[in-house]
Amino acid sequence: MKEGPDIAQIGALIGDPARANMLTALMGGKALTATELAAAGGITVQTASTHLARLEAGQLLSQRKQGRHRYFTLADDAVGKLLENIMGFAAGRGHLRHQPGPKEPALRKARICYDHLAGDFGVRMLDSLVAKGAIDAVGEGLALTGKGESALQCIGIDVGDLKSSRRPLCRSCLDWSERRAHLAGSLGKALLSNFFDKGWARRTAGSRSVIFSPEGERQFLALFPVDAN
Amino acid sequence: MKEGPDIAQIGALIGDPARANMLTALMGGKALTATELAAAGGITVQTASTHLARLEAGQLLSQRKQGRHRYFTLADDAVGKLLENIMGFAAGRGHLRHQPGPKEPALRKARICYDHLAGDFGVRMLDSLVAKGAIDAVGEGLALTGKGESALQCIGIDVGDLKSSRRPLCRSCLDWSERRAHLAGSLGKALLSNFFDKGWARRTAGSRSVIFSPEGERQFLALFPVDAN
DNA sequence: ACGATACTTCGACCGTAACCGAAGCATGCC
DNA sequence: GGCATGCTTCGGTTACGGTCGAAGTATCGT
Repeated sequence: MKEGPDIAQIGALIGDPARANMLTALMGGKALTATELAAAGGITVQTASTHLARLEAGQLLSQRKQGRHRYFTLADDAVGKLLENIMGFAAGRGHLRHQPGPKEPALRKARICYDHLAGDFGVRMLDSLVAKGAIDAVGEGLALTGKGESALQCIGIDVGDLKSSRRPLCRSCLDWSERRAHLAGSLGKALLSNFFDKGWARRTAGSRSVIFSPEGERQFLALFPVDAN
Repeated sequence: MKEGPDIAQIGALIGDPARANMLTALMGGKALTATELAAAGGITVQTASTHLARLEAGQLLSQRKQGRHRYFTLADDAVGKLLENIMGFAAGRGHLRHQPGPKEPALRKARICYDHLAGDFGVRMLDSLVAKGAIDAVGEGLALTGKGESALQCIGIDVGDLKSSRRPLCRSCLDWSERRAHLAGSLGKALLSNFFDKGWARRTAGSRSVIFSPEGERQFLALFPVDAN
C-alpha cells in the first residue's frame, strides 16, 4: 500500500496541541524565542525545547541563534500557506476551539496571516482591488493589471522591486474566518508593511490580530471602498 | 493564546500512519469497505473500525451502509484537496517514504487525485490545454476559454452540464510528484471519466495509479501534444 | 433456521511520547 | 570571576492511544 509522500509525519507534527499552538503563534510572522513559544503552547520551556527540536527536524521551523536567544520562525512561506490551508479546512468543519474570549472579534476583523493581512479587512481589500480593476481575478488566480500597478505606485509601493523577487506577486489565500480569499504573495506583504509604516495599524503583543488606529481605519476604508449592492 | 481554528485535531487525525494510509487509499476516489481499508492501513479490522469511527467523527470521512458492507469515502472534495496539499508539501520537503517499489513509476506517470488525473500525464494535459489556448492561466487560476469549450464539445464533453453544478469548473491542484499544477474541478473529473469511458485507461485494483492501454496512450499523447522548445 | 460474512464493541496490554524537576551548557552583564 | 538569563539534556513518571483477541450485532445466502 504505502503510496506517495509521508503525510502522517507532518500530520503528527501538527497534531499535538502544544505544537499547534506554537505554530499558530508563529503565523504572526514575527520570530519568537523558545520562552515565548513555551508560553504560547502552555508548557514549560523544557518541554517546548524538545517540541521545537522536533519541528525543526521536520523542517517546519528554522532557528537563528542571536546572543543567548534563539529565534524561531516558520521555515518558509510554504509552511505558512499549509497552516492557513488547514485552518481554513478546520474552520469549515466547525472545528473551532470554544473560547468566545474578547480577542476573537479583533482577530476576525484584521489579523496577520504569516506576512500579509487577513480577516474581514484583508478580504475587503482584495474585493475592492478587484472591483477597481487593479487586480484581475480569473478562477482562483490573481494578476495585477497595469492600472493596478500605477495605483499602487501612488500609495508608495514600487511593484518593479517586487517583480524581481522569485516569490509570486499575487496569490490568493483562503481566509479561515471569512471563508473567502484574501491577497497573499509579495504584494500582500508589501501592502501590510505599508500600513505599518504609515502608522495606520500596528501588531499586537501576544496575538496575531492587527489593530488599526481610528485615523488609519478611516483611511483604509476610504482607500478600499466596497460598493453597496 | 489559543487562537483560531483547531488545527491540532485534524493534524492528529492525519498524523497516525494507519489512518494516513487509509486516507491515501481513499484518494483513489473509489468507495472502499472497512476490510479493504484495514488492509490498506496494515492493521486488523477491529483497529481499522475504531480509526474509521474517529475519522468519521472528525468529518473527514463519510460512510454509506449497503447490505452488510460499509463503504467509506472522503467526506467531500475539500478533504481530497487538503490531502493532496499536504502531500505536495511533504514531497517538497523530501518526506518521502523510502520504498522504491515497482509501483512508484506508474504512480508518477498517471494516477487519480481524488477524482481527476494527476502525475506526469495530468500535468502534460493541463500544459497542452493552456498552450492551445483552451484554458487561460492567470496567476494560479484557470479559466476555460470559448475556444476550449468548443474543443471539449468535440471530444464529447458538454461543458454546459458542468457549469450548472455548484462546483468550480477549473481548479488547479498542485501535483506532488511533478510539483506543478494539474487540472482539477468538475472539468478535470469529466475529462478523466471520459478517458475511462473511451477505454483509453482504467483504474488499478489496490492503487491510485491509472493504466493507459497502448492505443489509449497514443490517442492521449496525440490529443495533448507538448511543443518541443 | 442456520451458518457465514462484515463489521463493531469490549477488555486488556503495551509502547510511545508528552511532561516536568533538576542538572548541565552557553552567553551576557557587571 | 561571579552571577543571572536563556535554553538544552537527562531521568523518571504518567497517561493516552494504538493494537489485537474475543465476544457481540447485523445482514446475506441457502
